[in-house]
Amino acid sequence: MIKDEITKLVEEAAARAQRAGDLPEMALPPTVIERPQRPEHGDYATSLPLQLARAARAKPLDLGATLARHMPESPAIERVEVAPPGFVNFHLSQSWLASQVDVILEAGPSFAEVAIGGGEKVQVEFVSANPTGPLHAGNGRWAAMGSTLARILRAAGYDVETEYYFNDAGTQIDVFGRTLYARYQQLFGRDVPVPEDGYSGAYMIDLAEQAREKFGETMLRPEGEAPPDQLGRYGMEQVMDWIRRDLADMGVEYDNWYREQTVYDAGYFDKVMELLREKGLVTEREGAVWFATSKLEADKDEVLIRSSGLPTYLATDVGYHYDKFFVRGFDRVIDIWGADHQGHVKPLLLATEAMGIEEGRLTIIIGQLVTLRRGEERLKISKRSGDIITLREVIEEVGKDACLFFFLSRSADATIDFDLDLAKEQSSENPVYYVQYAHARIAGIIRTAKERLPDAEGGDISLLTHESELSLIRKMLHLPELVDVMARTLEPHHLPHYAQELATAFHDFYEKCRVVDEEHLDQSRARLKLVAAAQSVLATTLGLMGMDAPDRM
RNA sequence: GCCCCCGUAGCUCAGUAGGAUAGAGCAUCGGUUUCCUAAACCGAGGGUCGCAGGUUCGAAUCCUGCCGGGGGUACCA
Repeated sequence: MIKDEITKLVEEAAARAQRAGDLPEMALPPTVIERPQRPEHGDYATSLPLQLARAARAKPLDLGATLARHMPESPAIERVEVAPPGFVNFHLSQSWLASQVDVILEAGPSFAEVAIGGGEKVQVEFVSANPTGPLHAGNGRWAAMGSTLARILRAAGYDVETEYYFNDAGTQIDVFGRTLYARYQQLFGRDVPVPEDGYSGAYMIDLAEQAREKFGETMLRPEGEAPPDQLGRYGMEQVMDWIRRDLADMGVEYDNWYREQTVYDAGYFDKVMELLREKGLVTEREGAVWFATSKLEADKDEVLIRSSGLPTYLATDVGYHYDKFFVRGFDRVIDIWGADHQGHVKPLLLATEAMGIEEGRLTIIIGQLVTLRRGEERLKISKRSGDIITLREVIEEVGKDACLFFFLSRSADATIDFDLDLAKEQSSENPVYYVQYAHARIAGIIRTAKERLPDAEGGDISLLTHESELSLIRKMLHLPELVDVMARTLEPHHLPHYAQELATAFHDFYEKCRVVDEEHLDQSRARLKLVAAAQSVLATTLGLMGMDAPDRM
């Protein structure tokens, strides 16, 4: 990346200045290269002189001049300027910019790649909603974020596995089984109510009907007896299929589907209880088993095994993370959770640290929730209430690509306010089409060129000197930098914004620069290369978001 | 009460280890097509970055307090 090269230039300039005695011997702060907002400030800039001024007992502008004087030559840099109050600005050379078109074309999708991961094994776990009902609209946010983050990390050189954790054991599943059995019995005329804490959604009736088709009345037990396990398991398998299908329809693929039951079957649950006991972090009182987090950095203990004998969500989750780190050996694990699970973050982090996992190897991203509305009408999203908007409905209503784009475009820290009416109304004004249209337009240009231009190959990129051409190239060069930033900060929401900027740069070029022009064959060939490069970068960007890059619209 | 997140244009939101004159989309108003897709482009208006202090050469960004919204909160996940 050119940004890294400029960083080296600045560091070399500082070192040369010190050797020459123009800059005092002193520890230098890390060199920060930023992108100025205004074009006249160049393509890249550093405020190093401002930072050094005090310690060096010199004026920032003088320091800037010193750095500029010692700056090594680079074919990429046309000009180095010092600007008040103390910036050093770098202007890229036109010929170097043009040369990047060939670099991009040669690299193809790998143009977005940066080598910061070093092959580290990273797991990204996301969605992991209970298989007690269909995914709701809010779950789509984690699907979009998680799958995109995984692709970003792969592009950044990490060895990534994605995973969905099915809670197929525990209390919620028991409630699910009892609800389904109640609905099932109702189909046979029994007057039994849905459990008070049960799932009132209509999908439970659908499931009961499916079960009746499959099992007939063989799942009926004498009145008042407990529901048969087989019925509940059957219902849950159906729901898991729904979930897998909904995610697939959103273009979200997983490497692994993990079942909570594994934590017990493989003995991880017992293992972590033993580990925590050895550390003296397990106490018993009031008939329950506790994780003594108050001995660590928390103000209260957490229950691991309820007085009923059933383990809590936390306990199995600790066992699950034992598997992630000790059995499967991930270097890093990233979990994406909704803000409604925020209270679980601290206990789980404390538990993994107690097990000897170094700080920083487990990252839990808390994403703020999605609020749904139709115009002014606020919609409930809770699964219990039954009155949910499913992810499937949203995908069918606004389309998978718009869904991905919209869910991705907000920072995890911001709540998403999803107006279904607006999403539908705006379907033609939606930014997602704006971006995809840029890609389709390019495909159209290339089709036209094939029909009208003899021998469109071998363009001379040095002919690319128009301001709009150079702006487009500049914008393309952002992508690897952005992948670098997103992989470090785990913030994929920059991608949709970048996609829009890239599309804007292309549309602007399209208006100002005619590509297919029989009168100017050389220019046409050069611009065809540029356009092909833009198409490649657009497709790569869309691909990182899991979106399609259509050739026609 | 305590803990976490947010508060930036009429609306929805960006602002990438504190940097130069705070940005985008939508909405509003005005303009652009004998020409590769007008699902596009160009222009205009619109801001006390919730409020008040503090740190700094420099704060939307960091710290403290307050106000407002969302989430969590001691054997549900």
